[in-house]
Amino acid sequence: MSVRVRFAPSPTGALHIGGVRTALYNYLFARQHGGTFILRIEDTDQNRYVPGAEAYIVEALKWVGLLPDEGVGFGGELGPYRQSERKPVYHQYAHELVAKGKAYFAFDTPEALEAARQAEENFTYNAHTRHLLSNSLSLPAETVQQRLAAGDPYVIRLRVEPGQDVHIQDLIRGAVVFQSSELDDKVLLKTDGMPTYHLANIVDDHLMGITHVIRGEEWLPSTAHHVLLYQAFGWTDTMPQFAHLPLILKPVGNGKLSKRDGAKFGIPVFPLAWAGETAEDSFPGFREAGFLPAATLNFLALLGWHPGGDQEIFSLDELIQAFSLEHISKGGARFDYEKAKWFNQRYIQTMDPAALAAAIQPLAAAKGYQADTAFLSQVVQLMKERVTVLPDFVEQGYYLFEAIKLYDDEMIAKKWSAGLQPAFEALIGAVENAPVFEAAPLEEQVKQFIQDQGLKPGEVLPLLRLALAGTMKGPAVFEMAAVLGRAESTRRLREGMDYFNRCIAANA
RNA sequence: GGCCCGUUCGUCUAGGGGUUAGGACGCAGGAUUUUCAUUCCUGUAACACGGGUUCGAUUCCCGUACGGGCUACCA
Repeated sequence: MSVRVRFAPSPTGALHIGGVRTALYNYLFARQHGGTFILRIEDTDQNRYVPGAEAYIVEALKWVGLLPDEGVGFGGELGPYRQSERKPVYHQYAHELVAKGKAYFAFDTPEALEAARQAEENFTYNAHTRHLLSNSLSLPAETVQQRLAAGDPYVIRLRVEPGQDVHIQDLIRGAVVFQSSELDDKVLLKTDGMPTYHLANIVDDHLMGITHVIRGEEWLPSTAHHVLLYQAFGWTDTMPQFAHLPLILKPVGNGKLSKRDGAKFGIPVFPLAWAGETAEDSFPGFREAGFLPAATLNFLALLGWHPGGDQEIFSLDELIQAFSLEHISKGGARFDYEKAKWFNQRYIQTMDPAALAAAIQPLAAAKGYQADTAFLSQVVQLMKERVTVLPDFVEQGYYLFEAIKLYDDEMIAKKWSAGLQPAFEALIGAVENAPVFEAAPLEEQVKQFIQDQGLKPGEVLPLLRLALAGTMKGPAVFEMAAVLGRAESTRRLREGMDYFNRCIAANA
């Protein structure tokens, strides 16, 4: 039987970066086995539904390149893949369970349940307490029929029989056992007719032929209920195998990574930026921070999984080849932004210049720079060894696009003196009239000039750099000059010298 | 509180009854580059604790501690 896995997010807001990792592992598993990767939208909570969240999820998956084979917006024969559109299905199956005696109607109001919890600290709706509450197991059959006929609101609860062991063989954690006496009678169908996660997930996984459920560790405790549900429906022979992933933890401190950590540590914890109703509900994303999709995926893949060996850089194809559930760590993985940046830096270094140029084109345009891809390609080759995220190109290397905004006065004071002026003027002339305005010949010519003048490279080259870029940080001087061009370089050298003199004068 | 899961350098991890416990990020130092960065080299640093089992445990078992998750008509 071919592998079918699903990524099943709930559209309650931006998709957490941990969700992207879950999607990635599902995707890798499916691809490796020649299986099918399905996107299912679990929008059964009408109260928490957030408009735009579903579109965000799809856009995020597209950005990292994890395209579903089936799902909302991706076709497939076993839809609809949006749970809110499957309401009648859940109604039917929930009532089937009641008919089989595996579930029951319950009329308890939220207030009544709240009162029960108040009365008893560890109140649980189960075999011990259900006879004290209002449901079809405690009430006379006629009363139940009357209330149902009268349209009284009701939920359907799973009837958990105590005294049995529920065994799970988790693909990551091994054998896990739960005592059914510890389990509560979970609500399956809510008053509004929508299913809870528990019902919807079992019904859909069954109907959609899911073979492996790869999800976050937070689902491990309720997996016992899920197994009971498969048993109740009589679907145990096709029950999927479970794999519960370790959580992603905060960069520092305790607990799992939350959306608030983004603001707290000044780092993105979402794939894409999210514009919420308020500033407090809006978050930056990896894409906007200047991360490459491939680097983001590589980083996430290794957060909780490693195939063994010393390899760190994996293409998506290599990840597909190397992936295995057995090599997923059991313990939670701390979110390490420094490592994420390192991956990005590596990917930028090895990326094709033309592709990189295309990637930074929008960033340049946003800054108002009129730069064609040929020029951007040159910029990229000068800067790619010294940036970590995409915006660094236009921020750190701004002087390649526009006039110098700030000079390193301290360095100027250290290097410039009025006595250098005649030589510098002659140098400007030599540069202006250079026979070939390309990095290598220019360098050769200038160094010869320096030698002829009886100067040392260390006396002149830093000044050249300062005049060209304003800062001591940056690419090779002559490569910069070549990219800037003859006219602009000469102009900067003249302006630079003027500035040097003013700078010295101001300090005197 | 109850139930469940986990614990190898600061971080991500490899490994596995007998190893100098390996790699990567970070950090520190050095080389190259008359800038910055890249690259290269070197260094730093770990098996949570206590009992077993065993000739021998970091590795297997049991406890403890610590961490995490769940405990809704949320997913």
